[in-house]
Amino acid sequence: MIETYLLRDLAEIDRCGSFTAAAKALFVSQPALSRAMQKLESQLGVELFVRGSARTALGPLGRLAAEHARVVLAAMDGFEAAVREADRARRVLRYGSIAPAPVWTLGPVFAQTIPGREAEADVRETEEELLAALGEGRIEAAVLLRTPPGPDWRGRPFLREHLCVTLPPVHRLARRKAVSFADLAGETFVLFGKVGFWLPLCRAKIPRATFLEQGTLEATRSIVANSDLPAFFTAVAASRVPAPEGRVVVPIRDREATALYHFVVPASRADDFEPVFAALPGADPDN
Amino acid sequence: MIETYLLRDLAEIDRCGSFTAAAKALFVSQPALSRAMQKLESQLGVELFVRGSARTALGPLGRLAAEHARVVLAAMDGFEAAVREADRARRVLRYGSIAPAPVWTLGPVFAQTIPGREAEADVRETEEELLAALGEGRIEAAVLLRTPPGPDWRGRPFLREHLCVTLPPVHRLARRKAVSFADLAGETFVLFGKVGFWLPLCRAKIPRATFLEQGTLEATRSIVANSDLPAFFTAVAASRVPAPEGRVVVPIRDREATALYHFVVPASRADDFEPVFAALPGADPDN
DNA sequence: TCGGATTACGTGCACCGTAATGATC
DNA sequence: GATCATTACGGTGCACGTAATCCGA
Repeated sequence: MIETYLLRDLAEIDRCGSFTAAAKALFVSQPALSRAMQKLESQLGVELFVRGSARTALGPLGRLAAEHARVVLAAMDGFEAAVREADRARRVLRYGSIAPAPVWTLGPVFAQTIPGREAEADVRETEEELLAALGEGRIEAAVLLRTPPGPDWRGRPFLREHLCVTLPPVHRLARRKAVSFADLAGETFVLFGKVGFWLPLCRAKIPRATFLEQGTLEATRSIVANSDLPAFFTAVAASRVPAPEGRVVVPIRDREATALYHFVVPASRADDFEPVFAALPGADPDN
Repeated sequence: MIETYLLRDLAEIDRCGSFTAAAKALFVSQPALSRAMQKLESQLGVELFVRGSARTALGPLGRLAAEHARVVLAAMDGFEAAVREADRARRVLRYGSIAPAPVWTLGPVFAQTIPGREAEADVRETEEELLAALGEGRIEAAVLLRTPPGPDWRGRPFLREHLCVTLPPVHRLARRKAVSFADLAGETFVLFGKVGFWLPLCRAKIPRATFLEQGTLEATRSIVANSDLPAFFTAVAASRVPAPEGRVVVPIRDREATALYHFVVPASRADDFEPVFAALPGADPDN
């Protein structure tokens, strides 16, 4: 049986071009490598190196062996990754969401219905991404804007969210009861970057707008508090985020500004998620 | 980096179902396995076994890991096999032949034209097998009954062989100048088993015949010398096998009893075999 | 003379086996 | 008490590093 370190050494010598260079890269002494390769050759019963001439180098057989060694080492890495990932999947429930707000609702629901498993959400911008991830098992559930038709999916709506803009009182639109996306044309908005589908939606709906995406919620809040730039705010049942002070909140009247979130799982796993479905709030019919 | 023996131990424990059984199978002590698995778990940072209850057994994660470990071990075996095979291919020229006789001719030719590389032949019964082996690189050249048409192949005829039967003088056909396959119907023949295409040919052409296949040429010769059973003999240019004593050799007159052997290589390797083609004898136009 | 591989030699770690202990039926 | 895994302990092989040697440029 060939030990791993022999293959690692061989691959490194091939990559570096000499024993000396590989020894440095591997943090071992040159003699150690020399002996290791002698051992490998003796175990294989084969000459991998051309010796005796100027400097020992890999022969054609050695290069082929190094090539193949990399395959084995990759399989080795795959083993580690697969085991670690499986362990992780056992401990945390990974799901995706088309927007951040549903995650706030689902957090307590998961904590209550699936005790002992931490839930972890990825927010993505498109439903296609999420369905692909579900299909490949990278996530176990998803929050979408609809329940995909067909027998492969099980889902139901559980939360409604409505998009508004927050404006300084001096803004030209601050007196309005409601605005449309078209009214916001040309404005520059400050917003959190990871808002899922909202960002591509706004990009598509608001002509000539500029979006200053922030990496964190804190940065967004801070800039909003210290500038006159318009920003977004959403009305959600049991919202945890207070409306920013000193700002006027104006709802957007377009139909697309209202999102109805569905919790969706593959039909094959519907039974596992029955408690979650039972604990989900009903979608607020108002708003 | 995970050492090979840890994966081997894990796979064996999964296969055997317990540490004790695996320890016996691996010729190590039980504590050694126990420690090895503890080490593996600590390196992976994962619990592979369910401990504390009755008897330690693989958990779901452990089974998955064992599964994957087998993949890695197979890759490891593949590495060894590939390197050894590549080394072998460097030292010996492997080719296939549709019959044994051409091998006797080619032996000296290879020895002369490709010094330092030993030639080794496999005798097969069908051209399909040989062409497949050529295509997959399992052999570098082949002796066929024709040169396959098209630009992919390069070949030329170099030897003619003619099939005869050897009969005891008392045999009903011993006086004939020649016989046909049909004349031999119902006979029982002694013959060497590995004669390539000749065996299926005779099976197809001689009705109701029985063939007593022998594993070695010596066994065949010995039985022929001590029995009245008909046998085969071939007339080949520079034949090295003398006709058996006390027997009558009668040629078979059917067209199929004459074979014209072609030496064939993939066109891509024609240049490498140029010296071989040059040294091959011309096919005997007589006979 | 120098850069780089191999050989020589002593050391320490890590794996091993035996023996004792623990745990569960 | 029997079976099986784990812990304890002493031994040893093996891979390591340092140092010396060898060999071409």
